[in-house]
Amino acid sequence: MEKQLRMTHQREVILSELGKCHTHPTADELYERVKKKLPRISLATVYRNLEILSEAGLIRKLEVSGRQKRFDWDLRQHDHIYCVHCHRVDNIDLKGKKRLSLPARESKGYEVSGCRIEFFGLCPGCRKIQQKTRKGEEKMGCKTCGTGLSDKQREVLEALARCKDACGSKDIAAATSLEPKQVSCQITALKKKGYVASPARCKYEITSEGKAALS
Amino acid sequence: MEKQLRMTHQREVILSELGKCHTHPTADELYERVKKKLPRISLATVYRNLEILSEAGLIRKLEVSGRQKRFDWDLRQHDHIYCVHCHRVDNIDLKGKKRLSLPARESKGYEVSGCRIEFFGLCPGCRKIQQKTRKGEEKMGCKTCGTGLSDKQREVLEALARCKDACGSKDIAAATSLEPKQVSCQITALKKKGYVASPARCKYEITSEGKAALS
DNA sequence: TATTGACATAATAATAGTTACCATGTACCT
DNA sequence: AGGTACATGGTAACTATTATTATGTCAATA
Repeated sequence: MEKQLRMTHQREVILSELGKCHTHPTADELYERVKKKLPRISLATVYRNLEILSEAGLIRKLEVSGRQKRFDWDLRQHDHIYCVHCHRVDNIDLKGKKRLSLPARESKGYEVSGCRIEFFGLCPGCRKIQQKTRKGEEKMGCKTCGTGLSDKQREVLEALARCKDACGSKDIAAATSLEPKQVSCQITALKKKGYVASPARCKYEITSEGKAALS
Repeated sequence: MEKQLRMTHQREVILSELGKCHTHPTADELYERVKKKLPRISLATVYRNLEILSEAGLIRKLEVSGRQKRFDWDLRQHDHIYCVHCHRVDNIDLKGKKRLSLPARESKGYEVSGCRIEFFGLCPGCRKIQQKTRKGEEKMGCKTCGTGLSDKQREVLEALARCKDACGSKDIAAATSLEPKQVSCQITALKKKGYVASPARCKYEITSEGKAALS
């Protein structure tokens, strides 16, 4: 039942690049690095081999926060610290200080095979950024709150840009091909993105961010 | 800057169903439960409200192993234990025994905001299953190794089912519309799924699991 | 009180990350 | 040397989640 593992060139490069990284890379980070050595390699090959190599015990697949899988070249027992902002993962060493174990009576009938300890917070880089941009922190780097514009959003925003003063949604509807209901729906989305402000009830105007987004 | 949160019927039901679960459900598990009360609810509504309710502090979004997000109705500090097989998550109580903290000098420059402790292993249910089926453990419940058949796989498997004895890939190629190369490719996939066995080198036969998969 | 806009929802499209499929290529065994 | 087992690259398909948008509901205000 021996695992027969062929050490192909691709696998060698994947292993050696992972060894050079001290950052617990994700599959696609590693793919970008490996591609410099092997330009024709496929992303699927990287995924497949990371899986195979970790099953063979040559590398370790990490269970850490964040939505992407991460891999570690260092097989020794150690714990991690995770940046909630940029999702970077670093090693930490608890110096064997506290190896937790769970008394059987408290294990809820589980067959416990290990324990994982993960600290989380802001990494040095993100601390700096956060200090500078106290307000706009949500806006940058965050995948979920995109800064792009849909067609309708752009149409409404362009109409607002043409207005000198703040105006109501009916004025905008008249200036576009859209109906008032549609306009108010788009305005809601635009306000959430910070491209539209409401100086008075039922009055809207474009923000400087909105103007920037149009260009 | 008060959060104004409308307590709609949908939100009430989501909250109360989450409260009844002692299992840290995923969004779609909860969706299935809520659908019994509100058949017309949308999965997106469940996702959106779990997010909103956790931001408002009424529930807690968990950071645990596994690829799906999980939510917890219990706001008190506690830790979790995770089944590596069925991905179930249970509570454990370390009795305040060890609240870990990280000395600043070892925090790698991070601004630490917390620590997560997670035990993992096999839950009681999966321990039983594992004892019964020592061999075929990979086969069940595992999302990645699917049990479905592609068109070509089915064609090869049906040809094998018609053979009385074990036969080689050329025989199969003759009995199907496929070429020998294609056949061997499909046989590889079928062996991985446990539907084909190789009693001797270059000889293949269908397994009982394979027959079951055809029906 | 009629209107207006804030907030919600349902349905569905879009996205990110990962895995499956399969034709083709390469290495290993007898 | 022939043939199988294993590997790869390209791409389609999949899973989990989030965005978009037409429509619905409700509270506040003119």
